[in-house]
Amino acid sequence: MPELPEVETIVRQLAPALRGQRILKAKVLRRDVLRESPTRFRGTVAGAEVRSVTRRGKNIVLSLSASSTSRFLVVNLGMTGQLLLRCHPRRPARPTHVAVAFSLDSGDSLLYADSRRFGRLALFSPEEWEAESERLGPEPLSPGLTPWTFHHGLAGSRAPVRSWLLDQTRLAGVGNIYACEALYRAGIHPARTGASLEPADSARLLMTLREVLREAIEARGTTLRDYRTASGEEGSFVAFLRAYGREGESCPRCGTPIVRIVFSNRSAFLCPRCQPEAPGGGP
DNA sequence: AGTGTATCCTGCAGGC
DNA sequence: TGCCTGCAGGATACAC
Repeated sequence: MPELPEVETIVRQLAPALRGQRILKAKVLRRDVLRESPTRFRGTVAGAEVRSVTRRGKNIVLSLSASSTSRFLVVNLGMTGQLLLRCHPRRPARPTHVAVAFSLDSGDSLLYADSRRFGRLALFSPEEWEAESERLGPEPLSPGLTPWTFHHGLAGSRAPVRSWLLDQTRLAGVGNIYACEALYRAGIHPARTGASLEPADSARLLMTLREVLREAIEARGTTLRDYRTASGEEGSFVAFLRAYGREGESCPRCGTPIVRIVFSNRSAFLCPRCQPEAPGGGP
C-alpha cells in the first residue's frame, strides 16, 4: 500500500506534531511487528525525545534522543500499516489492529496499527541505520538523481523495467501503483527490459515518475483500502489513476481497453496500444 | 543476475 | 446467507 507519496504525506503531518515531544512509554500489543523483544523496545523508547521525523524510501524515520544515546526508530508500513496521531481531547474511536501504542508527554498518542502485520518497527543505532540507508537506492525526487544516472542504471539491467523500478536497492520508494502509472504515462511496456530503453525513453520515464509522485503527494496519496494519513484521512489520488486497477476501462489517451498482466507475481496494468511490447512502436 | 515460489497475516470481493 | 477461493499497496529467503 504505502509507497513514497503515502509515506511522505504521513511524515509531513507527523514532523511538526512530534518534533520535541517525549515518548513517555510504549505499549506493545503485537510483538511480531518488532525485531527485538518488547522489553528491550520499551526500554529504548521510553523517555526518548523525538528530534525529527523524516522519510527514506518507504520508511518513516524517527530520530530519537535518549539520555545519552541516539537511536533511529524506523517504521516500514508493509502493506497495511498505519501510523496515526490521536490527539488527546477528541478521543476518537480507537482504530482496529493496534500493534504498538506510544504515549507522548503532550497527552497525545501515536498508534501503529497493521491488520496484516507485514510492517515493522525497528530500532537502529546511527551507524546501523546509516548502513541500512546505504543499501537503498537514490530518492526518485532527489535532484542528485540525474537522467544520465537513471538511464545507466536501467541500461545495465536485463530485468523488466517495472522490476527495476520496484527494487528498493536501485530506487527507493517506488511501489507497484506508481511504477505502473509512470510507465503508462511514459508509454513504456512494464515488461520491457531496462537495457532495451533508449536514453529518451528513460528520460521520459524519470520525468513521468517524478510527475506522478508529486501529484500523488499533493493528493495525500492513494487509498485503495487500508492506507490512512497520520490524521486518519484517506488519500485522494485513486481518482487520478489512469491505468492501475482499471482493467477493461478505456485508456484515457487512446480508448483501447486497459489490460492486466501478471509477471514476477504482481499485477501490471497497461494500455497495449500506448505501451507496445516491442520498443519503437510508440504511442 | 533474474525469476518464480513461498512466507509472513488478515480482510474483503466475487462465485456458487 | 454462507462457504470457498483468490487477491491485495511490501519485503525477504530460497531454489533454479
